[in-house]
Amino acid sequence: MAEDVFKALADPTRRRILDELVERDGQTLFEICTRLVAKHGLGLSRQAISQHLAVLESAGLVLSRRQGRYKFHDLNTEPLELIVTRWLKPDAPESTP
Amino acid sequence: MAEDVFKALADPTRRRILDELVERDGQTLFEICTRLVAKHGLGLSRQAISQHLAVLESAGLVLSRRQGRYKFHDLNTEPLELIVTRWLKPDAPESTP
DNA sequence: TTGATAGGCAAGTCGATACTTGCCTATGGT
DNA sequence: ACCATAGGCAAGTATCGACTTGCCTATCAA
Repeated sequence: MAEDVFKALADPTRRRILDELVERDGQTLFEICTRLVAKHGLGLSRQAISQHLAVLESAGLVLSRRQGRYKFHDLNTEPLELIVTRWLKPDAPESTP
Repeated sequence: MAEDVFKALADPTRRRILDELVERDGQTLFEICTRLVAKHGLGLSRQAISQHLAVLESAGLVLSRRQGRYKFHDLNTEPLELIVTRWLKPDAPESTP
């Protein structure tokens, strides 16, 4: 579970997808494709993005809801909170009031 | 720079190494090898661990200081702070006092 | 100086994974 | 009914990354 989060974050394209979703939630596959090309000039096939979304989804970082012929993707930052606290000592600077 | 952090965290063995260093800072290569075998039964060669440490070091997650024939490795959690805030919206729950 | 310890360099293997291509299903509009 | 849009499935390629093996350097102790 948490292991998948690290692998999901390892790819730069997947991180870009998360960047897109944090900007505008609930995008479809085609929207994401279009915006990745427009913003970063990423010439990736639709399938490539689809597979990346599947990885992000199985890692719990993206939730999807199907509606008619559209499939909307939402960002879920919950898994992110766990992964860093793993190596932060209890006396971390942010928790010293 | 920050990109390397994600790749460094992608490998389970490297995460184990960080686990070791958060428990006891300033270990040498051989110490880490020994403890990985003892705790997790990881039958990895010394070179494998050495290469992992190089990756962690170039990601800034591990700092090393040479002293005689020993090379001590210290954990540096600073790069970790950046990577999660990247996708946390400004109105995150932890920053709402 | 010899030997043992701690570590580094370089090439090679092998499996994982990112990406493509081609075809198929389903929904919606006209 | 038709066609266009939105997406899925599966196999193939090709690059990247983890790990090994063998040899080499440097520090310390006897």
